[in-house]
Amino acid sequence: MQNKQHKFRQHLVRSGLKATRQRELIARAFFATNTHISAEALYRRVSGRDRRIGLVTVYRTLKLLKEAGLAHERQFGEGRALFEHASSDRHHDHMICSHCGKIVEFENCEIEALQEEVARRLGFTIQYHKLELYGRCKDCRADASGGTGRIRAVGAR
Amino acid sequence: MQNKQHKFRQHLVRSGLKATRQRELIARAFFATNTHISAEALYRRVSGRDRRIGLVTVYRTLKLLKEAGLAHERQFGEGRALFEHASSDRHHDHMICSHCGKIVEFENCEIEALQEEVARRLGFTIQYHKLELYGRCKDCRADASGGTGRIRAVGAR
DNA sequence: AATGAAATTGACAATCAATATCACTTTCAA
DNA sequence: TTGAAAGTGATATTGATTGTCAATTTCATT
Repeated sequence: MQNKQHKFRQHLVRSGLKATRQRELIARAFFATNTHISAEALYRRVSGRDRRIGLVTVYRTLKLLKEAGLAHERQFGEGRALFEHASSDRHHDHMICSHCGKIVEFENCEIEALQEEVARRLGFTIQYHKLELYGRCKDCRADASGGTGRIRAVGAR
Repeated sequence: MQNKQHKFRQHLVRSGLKATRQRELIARAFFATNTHISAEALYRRVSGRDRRIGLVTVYRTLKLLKEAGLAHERQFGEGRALFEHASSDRHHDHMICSHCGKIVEFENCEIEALQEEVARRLGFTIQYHKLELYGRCKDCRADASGGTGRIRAVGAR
């Protein structure tokens, strides 16, 4: 969206940074996604438009997008980070299909409230949290291909 | 505990693996811990007893302990994995002090129940989940050393 | 439009945790 | 005791990400 592109440029200006062709392109490609995407995958997309852009610049631009409050970095079970739009300003958690990798966002105030209560009992003040549910989505429950899928289990139950 | 050591040996036998001096030592050192420990840190401990043991063997033995159901691997905000005893058979989640790194385990059935509800609404079947609360513990709230501490934020709120 | 200081880029090296390789050593059933 | 199979440890390798640095680009100012 033009809106986000504009916000990004504003952030650059305010931070005394420069609006370059690469940043413009990478940001545009990122905003064009509607799912969680890895730096590598984003790189492949922009690479299609301009072969000269390097993966390193994609990493750097994603970092800038985070600083601008336009992207969130998520570490799910896998090795690499995934980036999502920070557009929906509300906090949300994630439900991830351990078979096909589908990611669904959700929010639940009751859970958040209970978290606060737990923290209070433990003498903590919550700064942020991470809630990820892993399981099978409707589609993947249908086909009984028992494999473990793309996302590895991480020792919870 | 002798009990766990025995269970580990049983797992080895049942899997057609061999009970070696190194495995014995590493497992003993692991069971002697009472907190979450990294492979590297465990290596340093056994290294104190027997300089000849390699880090690689520690990694391999921790993997065996996981397979034996005696250890859980956790990926918190940091880069490296931490391992904990799987003794308390019940599932639990973690509250982590973002300043001093202290880790407290807790369990909350209400949250679990709500998670199930959320998943059902989304058409998912939960296989496992990950809930981590990050914040300041009592002690670290006291001293106002505003730093971000050892554990990095991961873009949640 | 030209200038030039400061920022940016991209190729490559480096890091860091974890895993693979492989020659040598140890275990353990027979 | 023995020998096949498993295990070990030094080292190399991986894969994601970050650091380095010479060459290039931006952009406020001329």
